Amino acid sequence: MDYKKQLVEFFKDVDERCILGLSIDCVIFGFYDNQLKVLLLRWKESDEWGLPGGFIYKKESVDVAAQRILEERTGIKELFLQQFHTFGKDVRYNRVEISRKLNWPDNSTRLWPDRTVSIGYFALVDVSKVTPTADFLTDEYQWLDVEKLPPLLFDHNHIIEVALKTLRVQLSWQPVGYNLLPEKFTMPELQRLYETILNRSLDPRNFSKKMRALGIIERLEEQRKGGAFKSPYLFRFDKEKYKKALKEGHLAFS
Amino acid sequence: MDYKKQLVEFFKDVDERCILGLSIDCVIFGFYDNQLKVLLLRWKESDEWGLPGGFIYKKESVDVAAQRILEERTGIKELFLQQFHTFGKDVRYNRVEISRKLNWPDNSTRLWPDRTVSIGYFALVDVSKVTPTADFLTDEYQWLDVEKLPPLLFDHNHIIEVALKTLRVQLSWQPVGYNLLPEKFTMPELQRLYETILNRSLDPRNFSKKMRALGIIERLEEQRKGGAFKSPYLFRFDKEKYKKALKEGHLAFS
DNA sequence: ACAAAAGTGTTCCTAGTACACCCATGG
DNA sequence: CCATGGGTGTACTAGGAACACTTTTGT
Repeated sequence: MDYKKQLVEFFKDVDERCILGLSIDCVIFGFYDNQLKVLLLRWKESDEWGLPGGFIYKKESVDVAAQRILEERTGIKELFLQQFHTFGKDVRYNRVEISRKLNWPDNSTRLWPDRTVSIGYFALVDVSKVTPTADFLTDEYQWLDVEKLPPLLFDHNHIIEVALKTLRVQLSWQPVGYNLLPEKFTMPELQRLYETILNRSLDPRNFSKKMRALGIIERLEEQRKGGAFKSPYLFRFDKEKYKKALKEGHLAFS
Repeated sequence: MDYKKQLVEFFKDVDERCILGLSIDCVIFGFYDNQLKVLLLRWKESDEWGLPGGFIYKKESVDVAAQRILEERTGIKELFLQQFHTFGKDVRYNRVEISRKLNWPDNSTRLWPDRTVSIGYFALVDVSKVTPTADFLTDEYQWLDVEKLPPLLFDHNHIIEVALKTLRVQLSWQPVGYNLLPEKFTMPELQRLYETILNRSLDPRNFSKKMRALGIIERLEEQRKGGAFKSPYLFRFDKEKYKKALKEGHLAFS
């Protein structure tokens, strides 16, 4: 099979051009259908899913590598991207088991390094602006609800958990949403986003009051039509004020 | 010179036993003289100072390696130790410059890898319980005031800055102090610690009120004698409640 | 007319902040 | 007796939390 022959070449190439034993895993969050989603990739010729990831070129900074990987996977450049933890357990995967799960040839086990330390980044993206692309090792992508994930490859379930926890903490003192929502959105949509991340419901009056008091969004004259109910107003983030709030902090959903 | 000959052996040994291109740097904070201090090591036969650090054995988890390094340097086991960031710029040091600064032989340049990614951990320790020990590469240690650091080796000034920033954020929603102060301490001492970390002064009435309201310290009957002034009461952390507060969060010095 | 979701204001209470004087001790 | 730092209470204010009804729209 072509793919399986290419695997050896692929890893040989990685070994030559990249830092050994160190990788990057990206937890790419998106939001739609009132659900927080994660971008996952299905590995070729298998039913196994995992996070987008990659390796660091020998002369490339880790942050740049993460950006590159993200751009390769999503096609967008300007995004919220943040390192959140480095995963360094001595046993993060079992080479034999992984090769079996991926239906790789028996002799492929040696392609995996003994162990890999992985630097975790998380990104917040607007799903509608993203055109996900699988990589050499994978051939299908999917946005999966963060609350209903199947068992993933490696320790990726754990990595997503830590990313989510970081996001929750972050939300309590920084605004979130600029990168997750389309340019124009309604207050209920924003509230749904916060509720999803915080995993609890919020009072719509208090939420609206607080958000508008922060001064980082502006209400437009437009309204969204379409449902058998009152048309909601559209809002837009004020990019400058949003950025300022990002730096300064202070929200506190306690 | 013995040391310089041993260097080659030392690095050969490291190369064999440890992961290549990946290291750990530890920012060990202590508190005395009303100042926040960092433990620094002077490299042998040079006047250059740097953070304690080390490498990760091939079959060792990164967290365990950090603990090991810290224990080797400070002699204590039970301490607050937390990964805070991974430093992965493509150029974190110049091999030639470092070799020159350390007065290493010219041919020693090749001992350094092209680049190293370093995982940063910070620790909070009670200076009085610590017996710092230099390592093979260094021969003197010193606690230096975090506000008055000389230029350090590599990007260690930057690493300390990031650690300090993390500590400040942490302080705003978690208690700090259990690991930095001796078992018994006075309220003004605790206040001084907070003031030092936050880098601003706090009102003693409000501080005392808030700290005692948190329920994580208990006042002892003892008082500390010694100055030409009213004897301050001694306090002690309630370990269980402290741990609980650590997990749950909520302080907010805004 | 009805179902579905949007929009909005007031009261209460907690917690942060500002602020100043007296007290104990050692020299 | 004086210099030094320790200890303490109150009043104000801002912001979070709880809470319910009316409006708009499509079917």
